[in-house]
Amino acid sequence: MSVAPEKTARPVRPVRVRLTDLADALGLTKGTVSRALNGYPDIAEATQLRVRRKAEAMGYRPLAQAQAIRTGRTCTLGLVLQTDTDGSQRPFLSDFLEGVTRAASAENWTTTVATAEPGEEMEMVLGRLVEERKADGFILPRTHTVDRRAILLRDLGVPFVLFGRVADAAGCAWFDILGEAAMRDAAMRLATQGHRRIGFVNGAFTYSFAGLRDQGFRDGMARAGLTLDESLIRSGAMSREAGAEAAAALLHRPEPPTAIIFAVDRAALGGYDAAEAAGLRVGQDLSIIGYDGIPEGRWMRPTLTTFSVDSRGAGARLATLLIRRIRGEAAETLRETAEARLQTGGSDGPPQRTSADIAAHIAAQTEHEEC
Amino acid sequence: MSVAPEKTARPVRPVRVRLTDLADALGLTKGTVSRALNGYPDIAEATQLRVRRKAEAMGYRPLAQAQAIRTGRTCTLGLVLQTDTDGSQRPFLSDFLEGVTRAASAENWTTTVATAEPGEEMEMVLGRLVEERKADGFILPRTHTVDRRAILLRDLGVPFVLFGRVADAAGCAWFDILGEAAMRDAAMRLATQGHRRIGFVNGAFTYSFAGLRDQGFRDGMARAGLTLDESLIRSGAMSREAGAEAAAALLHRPEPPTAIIFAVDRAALGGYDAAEAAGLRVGQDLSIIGYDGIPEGRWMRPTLTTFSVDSRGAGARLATLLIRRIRGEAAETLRETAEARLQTGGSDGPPQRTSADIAAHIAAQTEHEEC
DNA sequence: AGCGTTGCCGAAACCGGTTTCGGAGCCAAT
DNA sequence: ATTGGCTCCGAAACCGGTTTCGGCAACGCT
Repeated sequence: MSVAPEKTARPVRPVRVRLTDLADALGLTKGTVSRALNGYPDIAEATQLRVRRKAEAMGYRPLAQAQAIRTGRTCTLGLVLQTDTDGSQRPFLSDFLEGVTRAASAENWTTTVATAEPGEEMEMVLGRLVEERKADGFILPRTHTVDRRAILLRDLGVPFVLFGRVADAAGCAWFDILGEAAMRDAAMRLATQGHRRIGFVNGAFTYSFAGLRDQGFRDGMARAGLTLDESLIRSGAMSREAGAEAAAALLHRPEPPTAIIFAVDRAALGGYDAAEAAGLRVGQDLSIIGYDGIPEGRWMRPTLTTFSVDSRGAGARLATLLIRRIRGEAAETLRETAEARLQTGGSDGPPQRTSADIAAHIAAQTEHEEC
Repeated sequence: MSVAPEKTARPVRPVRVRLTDLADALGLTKGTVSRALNGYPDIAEATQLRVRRKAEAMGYRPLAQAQAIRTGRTCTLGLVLQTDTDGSQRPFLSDFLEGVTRAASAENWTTTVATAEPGEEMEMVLGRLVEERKADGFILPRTHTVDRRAILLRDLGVPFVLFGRVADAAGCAWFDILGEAAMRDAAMRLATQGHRRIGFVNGAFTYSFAGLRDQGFRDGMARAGLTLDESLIRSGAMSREAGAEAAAALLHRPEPPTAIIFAVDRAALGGYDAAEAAGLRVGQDLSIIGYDGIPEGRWMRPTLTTFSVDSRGAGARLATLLIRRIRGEAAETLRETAEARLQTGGSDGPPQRTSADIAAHIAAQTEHEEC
């Protein structure tokens, strides 16, 4: 009916519905409405319902910052990424972030990320974020054997969730993938294929997963009834180069392995390099099994047999656990694990050469190179 | 009824220095102190100095959320990642994020990230973040030729910065890498090496970079004095598989190229696959030049010649540009570009076979396969 | 001396919520 | 009829800042 062109003068930003607006529309005071929405017991059941319905209808969304100034809660998850020198988190980060942010926003929480190198700076950044109330709690990826972040936050009384388990478990909530189970299964799988000398290239023991995977490997060997040769175990390989080096070292032993398990896919890729350098065919002369499920594995020839972890799922679980932690649940009740999924490729199989064969081959090759 | 538990949780958090504390210590009112810190002209120079010094000494840090409720500014950058089906942003994300967050926190800003798939959901997420004032502005990675995010935010009057240029430039600030310059240089480089038939496998035209790189390639061909064969141009290759397919199509032409430029490294990796399938040696029979600088390129044999972009730097520039935009600078004055850096590998070089040679080789091979 | 400026700061309102306190109304028990 | 307890909600303080307004003193000017 109206010829109202003044609509054009409407401010660009749509008017937000404030608590007061809601209260006015309901004929209540904002205090009452606030308590109704937050489920205080001194508000009549019927009123609570009425308020909730109206809030929904009017599209009311509380301003987290405004709530925060009184409650101290921002509804924000903190995620401080480590600038990892070995780039080990690269391929997963995208999926992981998606898991975290999606789970967070499902609860109407947000995620703030920061970056710091492990050590001093990391603690500074965490401290700053806490002091300025930029995050209500933290997700700590890449758990260290002795994790200074966890200790710091625990002392500060700030909620956090580890991606990875830790020995000093008091006050720690976590989510983790059972890497030890994967290492165990890998050893047993190789044993079933007929391998008797199996090497193990672990990651760095500064990370908490290394100890677990070491145990898992030993467990698998024991279950398979194979004797463990300590000289076939290496650790500290977090990169392709390091993996290649470790694998080469194993292959040059007097009794080399016919198969090598890598605790980290990146290192497993190095295993291919070492095999190539030694003139061995991966999957035939040398079996390789990795862990992580990085995409590069599928592009290798033969494709890498590995245990893939669901990074997106992990991120999602961590986010929901952290939210529950912040809401007050005890850390001890917030511990979850999941299993990695075996993703078979062509990099493992029955040994086509014996250990002695390989040793002879490599000896011949080395001699040849020296000419 | 249980005893109120909140008293026990009390003492852990260290006491923050509030504005009032500062004011008390200075013998001023909090209003005055606030204005002093924010550089209002009605506060004496001397007083401002005194206040600033004291604030520093007492370690005062304003609570961003508290400021926000009055000013509407959270000092927060928004970054909504697209769940890209082609995984194209994967390898860069880590560096990119580091650049953004580091630059942001240098100004004492924080970064909140969210995830959404392009389209409807993306706009929902942006809208929600804006309405709930979770971010003061946005960094928009992966600019589309027609970018709905930019249009939405522009209409809403919300500051944003594009990673990539866009034709509909009004109100758009951006940072971009000059992909067209790289494509041009690639063409000229190959021409100098002696190539005369050069193929070009572009990315998807839904992204704004594709048009630019197309121009760059044509420009390079013209400058090199080579005639352009439209049949040697393909587009839409964002993945390794798609790159392989496009490259294979080019190689099966009557007069195949002796070199192919890829607008995207992932596609370039597919070029290796196509070459291998065709029995051609990369770098000798077929030259390949990529763009992006993904780490996998360095692991290919021969290593990929490509133009590497500094993702960390890009993130950092985008963050600072966005902050300036939020602070009021005009979008038109906030446009920056940088160049990609040529990273020579072994995948290009003087052609060791002519186009006719290759055609014959492939014909023979195809015939052979048909037997 | 009178008067208008100007510089500088205090007082208080304000932002959008949360939380404490107290009181009105109702009912049952004294 | 008074008292006491309960339920339910209004009023107002509060959180930690920002911003408006007004007033006091010192200054310059006629």
